[in-house]
Amino acid sequence: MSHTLGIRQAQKQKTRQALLDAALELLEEQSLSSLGLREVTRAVGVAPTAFYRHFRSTEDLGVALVEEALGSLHPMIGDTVSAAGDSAGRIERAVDLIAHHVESHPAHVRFIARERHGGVQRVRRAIREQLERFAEEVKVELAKHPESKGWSDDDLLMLAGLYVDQMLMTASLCLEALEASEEERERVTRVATRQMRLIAIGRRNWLG
Amino acid sequence: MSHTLGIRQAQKQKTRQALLDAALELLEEQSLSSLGLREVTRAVGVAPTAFYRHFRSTEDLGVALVEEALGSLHPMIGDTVSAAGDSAGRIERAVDLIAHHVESHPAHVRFIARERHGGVQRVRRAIREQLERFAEEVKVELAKHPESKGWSDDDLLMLAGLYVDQMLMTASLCLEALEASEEERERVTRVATRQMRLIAIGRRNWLG
DNA sequence: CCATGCAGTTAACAACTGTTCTCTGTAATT
DNA sequence: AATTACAGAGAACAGTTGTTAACTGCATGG
Repeated sequence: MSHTLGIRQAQKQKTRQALLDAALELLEEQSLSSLGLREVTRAVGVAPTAFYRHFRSTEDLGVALVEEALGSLHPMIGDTVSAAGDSAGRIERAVDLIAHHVESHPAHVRFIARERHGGVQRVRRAIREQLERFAEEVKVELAKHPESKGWSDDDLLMLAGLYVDQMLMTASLCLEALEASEEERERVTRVATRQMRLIAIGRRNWLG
Repeated sequence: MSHTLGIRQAQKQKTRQALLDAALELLEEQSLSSLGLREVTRAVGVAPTAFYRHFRSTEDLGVALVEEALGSLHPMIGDTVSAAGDSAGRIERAVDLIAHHVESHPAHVRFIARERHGGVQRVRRAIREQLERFAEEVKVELAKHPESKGWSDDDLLMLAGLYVDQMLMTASLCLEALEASEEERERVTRVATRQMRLIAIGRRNWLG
């Protein structure tokens, strides 16, 4: 299958990735709806018209960024849930996993948090669809736990959605606290930990 | 005190409000960081330079919009919490209150949800500060409930934050479902209701 | 080895942006 | 009644934007 991808298409994907990277960086201080095509090409060091060889518009660029950003988030969510069984230690580990992911992929987290409710409809929908798929996966993972005995499929999906939202919320708070003091960052993670613990307690006592 | 506000300043506040209203409407399909000053004045039917008589920049306009939008949200949150004691009926009432508020002030809800993580730092901070004040008020309200016996101040604030976030989350989901089918909207409110119920159960079993 | 395809360039366009300066009419003050 | 303050208009500015067209050079497939 993977025929070594001729030198031609390799270069194309290289500049395409450069455009994505530059856009992601520019989006740290603005939102997608104000991101200009020329702005991106200028940052890469390529002619404005070259943009069209890769994307029809910045909107399309945004949709592509959703794939990339949530692609990096995907394994994190899986790990988090399989780690977040119930006991105190597991939840702490899960929150640490989130905090660590924020440190290694801050731009991705920022992009998703920002554009989830952002001004570009197609991007909003792309994020929503991906998050729904995530919730579905989380549901499947949750179903394996012994605490899920007797739960309806609907309730499991409800809980999964709550977890996904809470993860993003926590990630966004960690992001804002990234450049704050050490104690502030620890305060954020401690609050997030207790919130997830409270949800876990609600889960344990849901039935009956 | 309230001396009937001369005809001069009355007109000024009138066009100021017109600018705010026009901006809020334009922001339904974009984010603040792409909102142009000329765009707003054009929508109002006033010269571009008139904008400077009221705001230094669109960023300032955004900060003013935070006051307005969260001003309308404020009583809603108070009602919701005092309604959301614990029992099933109360929670249903609270979610209905949120849904109703979204129907009557959709642009306000959209603005807050969008710019909370948006591309303009000052606006983000303004929203965060206001939401922290809300959480503080919710904490005070929660402390009055009998279920809060034995809770630490810190834990109450943690719970209050969880409630505030969940309210905004629910409001945003209601907003996206506003133009969807009747059954879709009911599905959203039913999921939100059960999520809040699960949190309430977690609250009841937090200690011990 | 030559012809084709195509990533990226250059130049130009009309439209738009934020900002400054100057001016006008009129409500408020004296 | 005369003067001042000031909300808004008008025109002009230098920059920027997205998009089109015609181009160049080079990797690729016959």
